[in-house]
Amino acid sequence: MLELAILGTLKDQPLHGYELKKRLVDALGPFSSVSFGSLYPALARLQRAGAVEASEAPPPTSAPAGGAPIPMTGSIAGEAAAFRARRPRPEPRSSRVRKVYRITPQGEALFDELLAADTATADDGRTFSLKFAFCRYLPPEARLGLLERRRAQLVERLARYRSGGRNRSERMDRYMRSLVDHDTEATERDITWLDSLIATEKASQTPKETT
Amino acid sequence: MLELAILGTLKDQPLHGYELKKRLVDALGPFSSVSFGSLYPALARLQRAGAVEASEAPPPTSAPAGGAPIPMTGSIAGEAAAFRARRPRPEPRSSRVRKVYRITPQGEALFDELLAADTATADDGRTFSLKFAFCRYLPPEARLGLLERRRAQLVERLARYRSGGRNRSERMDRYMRSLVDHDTEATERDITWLDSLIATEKASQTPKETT
DNA sequence: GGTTACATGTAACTAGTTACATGATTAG
DNA sequence: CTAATCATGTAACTAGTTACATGTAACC
Repeated sequence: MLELAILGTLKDQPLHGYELKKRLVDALGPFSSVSFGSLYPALARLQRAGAVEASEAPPPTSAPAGGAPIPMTGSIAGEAAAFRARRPRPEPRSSRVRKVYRITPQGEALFDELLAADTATADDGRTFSLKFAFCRYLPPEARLGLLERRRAQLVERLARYRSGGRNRSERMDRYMRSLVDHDTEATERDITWLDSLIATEKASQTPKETT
Repeated sequence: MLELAILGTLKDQPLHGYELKKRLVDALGPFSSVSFGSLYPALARLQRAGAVEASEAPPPTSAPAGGAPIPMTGSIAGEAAAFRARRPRPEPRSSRVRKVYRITPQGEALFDELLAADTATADDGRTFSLKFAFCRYLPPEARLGLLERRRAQLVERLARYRSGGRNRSERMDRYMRSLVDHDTEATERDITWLDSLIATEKASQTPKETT
């Protein structure tokens, strides 16, 4: 799933590893964690697979033409920016050997494949969240499918809670019971949320009949 | 964490692997999945470590004295039970080579250690849920600590959402925004839930002053 | 001149999964 | 007699983690 997150982020713009990690952490942080130890090997794998290409980026000695394709190692926001802005800032943090990764057409294809893949098993919600975060890239009917599969999963989970509950609730103490109740409520709200998303999708997919 | 789940379940009663898996799935299913491929190696590890001891259980030819310490391979509930109850059921499914695992004093110690361990890192909520499910075995102050650490984690997460949000929300589409909003609400409700649990704990820990 | 942030990577480990292999017992 | 369920296990794989190694550039 890390591959999906990387490719999805690189679709927006080329980035070098360090910056990419920061993006992943603050955009998808709650849903999927990353560390350098997994990010760099993943980038190397993707490169070997031809899904991304790397260019050694020498310091942008000339002004980076065309809307800053290479971000200037972040942290140019908030108070820190104001502080540093007092000096004219000699160069945009002229960088070092950074390898800037760019997604290739094969990478785009891989991304589509990963996003559309029906990961039936071991879906702990993080997978869904990650896919949903990128679902603007899905064709509408696939998007709807993603939402409905997730909904079905959650409904099945609720059903199992309730059917298996009889002999189980005897050996549950109040802590476990509280946990299960809380989790059940959360799942119900997830389903409600999905329902509203599904309704919105359907409405925007069929704006035909207005009579 | 699988070790914790196993030991916690064996504290109640000795079980053989197959039955143990069923218990884990239907008691803690939503929080931590298990498969035989991880369960049996885990049991072997625990046995080597002296945390559990296994006894080859020959079929209980005599009636199992003392309230059925070995469950009769489950599935004696619901419609199936009614169906089978038509015949007197010759023997309680006289079993085969099943290895019945029993927790040892060292296993109890290991359980306490795992349960009390401050797993600061990579806490995806499942770890907390698992510990909370067994927190009846914790001394009251440790229980409170567990709840408060979890609460602090969630509060920090919310804070990060809100502080990092400024430059992020620009590159978020409506799907991501919906996801983040939904997740934020869920986190807020988790905190509220924890607050009520914490209040209950504190109340039951200090039933001193009633004036 | 020392601390902090940037930047890339490797090695060993953690914690699980699926697929496979094997075989007994029992229900129909 | 054959299919399902019970029961235990191994092997190969997945997907990450932390700790380590290395070095540059900028801040103050």
